[in-house]
Amino acid sequence: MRNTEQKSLILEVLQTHKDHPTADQVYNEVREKLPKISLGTVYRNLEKLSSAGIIMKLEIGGGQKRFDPNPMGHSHFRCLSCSSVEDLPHDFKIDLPEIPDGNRVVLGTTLEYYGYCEECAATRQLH
Amino acid sequence: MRNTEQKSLILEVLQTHKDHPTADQVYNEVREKLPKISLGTVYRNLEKLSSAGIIMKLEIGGGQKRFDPNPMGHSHFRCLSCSSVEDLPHDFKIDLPEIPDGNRVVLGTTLEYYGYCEECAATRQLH
DNA sequence: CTTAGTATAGTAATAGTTATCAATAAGCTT
DNA sequence: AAGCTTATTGATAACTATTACTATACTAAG
Repeated sequence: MRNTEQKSLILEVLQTHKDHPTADQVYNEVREKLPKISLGTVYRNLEKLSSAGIIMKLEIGGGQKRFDPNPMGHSHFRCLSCSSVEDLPHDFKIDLPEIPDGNRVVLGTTLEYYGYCEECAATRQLH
Repeated sequence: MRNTEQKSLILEVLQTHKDHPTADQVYNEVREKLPKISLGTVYRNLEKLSSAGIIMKLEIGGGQKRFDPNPMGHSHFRCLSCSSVEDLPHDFKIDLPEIPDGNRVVLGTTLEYYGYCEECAATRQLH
């Protein structure tokens, strides 16, 4: 994997995020510094970075894929109203049960909470 | 919600499934009995049935949405190779931790296991 | 410097899903 | 059972997110 200005900037932009932007959000931010970059380049590099284990691709509910600067396993909260995705503090331990049937190969798990985020929950109260 | 031949057949087809077909799989099966049905009708009815809580829409990793005849909460196993999605037997209890921050409204959780299904795991052994 | 291999921008193509709309069918109400 | 109202349908267009293609530009090694 060759290092290019585009790739470094994409990674840098993603790593300033506490949340989990979509490819086009990253694209728009990167364009501020590199206006000629193409959306395809953003997709390609996000893909490469995630298959190299540097970032994490979230194939989570809702339309678009999202990208997480932190590749370590942790769970997410997805807002059904504004579609934002937040990390959940994972100081607590989850003991996931073993799957009974031993012939599958289990590589990992995804735990997702969904509902309304703090902001949207507050807005809904007003109605 | 008005009852139509199309809707009943879509539900019936889905309920004969142990797995979790995509909209176009349902479409193809329904077409055997109702050749003039349109794909839009299938999407529309799957959407209605799921927002009525009769079935469940799975917005799970991988390209397409899948539909589950069983709306009760249970977890899924997704095969990274053949993309199939199976129910996991849920006789075991999972105690999911409470989310610390009380200002979110948590409506539910999704727990997904991924890896290689029995069949694909066996094939991979051969290589 | 040449060359071979990558990466890029720009654009076209694809896949999955949703929206539009005139025609039809359901399900009251009498 | 006939008429009325409104939801639903099939057909198709539109849309969104993502991937593929292609000619050009860059990089590192010999």
